[in-house]
Amino acid sequence: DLKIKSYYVKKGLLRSYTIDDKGKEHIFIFAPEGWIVSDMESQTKGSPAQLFIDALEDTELEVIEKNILDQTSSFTSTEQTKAHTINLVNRISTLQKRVLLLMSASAKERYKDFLITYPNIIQRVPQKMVASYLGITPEALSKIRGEMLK
Amino acid sequence: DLKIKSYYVKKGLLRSYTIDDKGKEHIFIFAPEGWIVSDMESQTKGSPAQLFIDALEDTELEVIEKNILDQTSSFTSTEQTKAHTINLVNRISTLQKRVLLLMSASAKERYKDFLITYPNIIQRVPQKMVASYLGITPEALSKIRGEMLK
DNA sequence: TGTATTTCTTAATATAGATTAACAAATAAG
DNA sequence: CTTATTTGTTAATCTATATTAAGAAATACA
Repeated sequence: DLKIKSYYVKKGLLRSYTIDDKGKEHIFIFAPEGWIVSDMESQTKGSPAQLFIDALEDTELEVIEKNILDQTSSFTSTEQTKAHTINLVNRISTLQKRVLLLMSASAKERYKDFLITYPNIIQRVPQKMVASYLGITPEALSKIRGEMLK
Repeated sequence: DLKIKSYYVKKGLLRSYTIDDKGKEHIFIFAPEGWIVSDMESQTKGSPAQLFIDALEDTELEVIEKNILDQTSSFTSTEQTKAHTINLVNRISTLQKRVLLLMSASAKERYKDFLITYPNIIQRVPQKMVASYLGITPEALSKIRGEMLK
C-alpha cells in the first residue's frame, strides 16, 4: 500500500532528512511558511532509506492529504487528485534540480542557490544544518562564507 | 498546463539527461527493457532545466500515458490515475536515492550501486556515459574500474 | 582496407573539500 | 552568574576527484 501524508506549513519551520549507513544526517528540504512536506512511506520496492521530519521551530501545520491512492473514498474529488499530482510533480522537479546541482555545481554555487531558494532561512537554522543540506562539512561552509564576505 | 508523456521501453535502451550552463551533459537515468521514462514539461515554476531523451540502441516504445491532469477525458479510469501516481512516486524514490548517494557516497560506491541498479548495461553504453551518470569524469571512472579489477 | 575520429587508459599535477585539531563564540543548564 | 555544551572559525594536512596531456584501443568512415 501507499500512504502519503502531506503537511502545509502555516507557521514555523520543518526539515526532512535521512540518516545514512554511517549514521550521518542528510537534509533533503527545509520547509518554512507556505511550503509543503510529504512523509511518504513507499515501501514499494526496497525502501530507499526512511525520511524523517521534524520541527526546527514551533510550527503550525495543516494536513492536506492522506492516502492518495484511496480513490474509492467518496470524498476524493477530481480536484484533489489533481492537487496530489501537481504536488508530486513539483517534488520531482525539486529533486531533479537537486541532483543536477550536486552533479554540476561546486559547494559555493550550491550555497548561492540555497540562499536564493530559501531567503532568510540562513538566520533561522544552525549553519551545520545548512552544510548538511548542501552535502558538505560545517568547516567547508564556514570557509565558503568567509570567502564570500570579501 | 502539465503534460507528461511516459514511455514503456519494450526493447532497446534510452537515456534521459540535461545539459548544464557549461554545456555539459548529465544523465539522470538509463532506461533499458521494462523501464519507464517520462518526458515532463512542468513549466509550472521556472523550468528546472529541460530534460532530453534519446535512444542509445534501436528501441521499441509504448506510450503509456499522455496528460495525467486530463481527468475529464472519458477514457481516464481510476486505474489509470493510480498507475500515474505510482509511476510518479517511484520516480521520487529513485531521485531521492540518487540525491542521498550523491551526498553520502564516494564515486566508487556510486559505481557499485550503478552495477546493481543496471546489471549488464555496462556492456551496452560507452563508459563516458556511465561517468556522466555518476557525476564524475571518464578518467576517474577508468581509474576506479582499474582499482576494482584487483 | 587504410585513415580519421572517438573512446579508453595511464600518469603527472592541481584543487575542492574532508579531516583533524585547537580555540572562540554562542547557547543552554545548573 | 558560572560553568558546561554546542556551534562556528581558522589553519594544517590529507585525499578524492578534476584537469591536462599523451598514447593505445576501438570504432566509424572514405
